[in-house]
Amino acid sequence: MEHTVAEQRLDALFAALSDRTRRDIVVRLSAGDATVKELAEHYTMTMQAVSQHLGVLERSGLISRGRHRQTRPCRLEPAVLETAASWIEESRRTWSDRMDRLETRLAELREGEAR
Amino acid sequence: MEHTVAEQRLDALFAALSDRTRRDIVVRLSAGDATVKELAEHYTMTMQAVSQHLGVLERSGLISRGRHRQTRPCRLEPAVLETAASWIEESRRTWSDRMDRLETRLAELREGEAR
DNA sequence: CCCTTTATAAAGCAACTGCTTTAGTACGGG
DNA sequence: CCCGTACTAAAGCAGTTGCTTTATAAAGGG
Repeated sequence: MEHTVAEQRLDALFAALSDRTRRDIVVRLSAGDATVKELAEHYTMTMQAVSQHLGVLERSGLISRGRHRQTRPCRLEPAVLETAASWIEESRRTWSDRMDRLETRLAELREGEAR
Repeated sequence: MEHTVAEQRLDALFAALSDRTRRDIVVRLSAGDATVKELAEHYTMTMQAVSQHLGVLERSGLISRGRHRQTRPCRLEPAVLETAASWIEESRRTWSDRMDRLETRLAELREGEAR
């Protein structure tokens, strides 16, 4: 098993998505940018806690934060979501290729029996 | 933010995928079923540790385990991977819809200026 | 009927998470 | 120039994770 930078990125990415609050934040940001305060209004936890979640999302590359007056507007970076999607798709593809081969093999066997 | 069963499934699913060893196991199983011992041979950790990882994967629904003689053959359940992929795809779609609307709006503005 | 093989259970431990509280920083309004 | 608003930093704490070691179970093989 390799220990590459890409693997570390996937660690952080899937870990970031494994928290319900963070997934909810991602969904909100997919509908438009928002400040920490605006996001925090939707949750029962403190703004500090939300800020920490945003730190996790930023470190995973899923969001970026700018500066505007006193606020730090958060923006989704959907390219990184693509990284996770392709990993999943790759596994699914390998699996279905194998299933196809199994089916072909079974068809050959049936044909052999019929003769 | 809702607190549904679906959300809990996603928690477990993304958490399961956030570990490099478990992702590697998923990749191996996508190429074919394997026993605990066979999987453990590829890692430096003990078979017990691998067995625990398999427990996490099974609880997330990503794999199932049968029985054959003394072994517990592990099998990938790719339908659950689909669950994660659709969540990601949904967020990406919302985002790109918004981008499309922004572009349309910008085009309208440019047209207005040109007149 | 033991002995080996394959696997899980349980306990213990360091490291990490998610959250809180308390402090501190930075920016802008009046 | 202070004051309020928006945010981050740091410390502390309960709960979880990833791994180890030790112990136990279950299924054959000779």
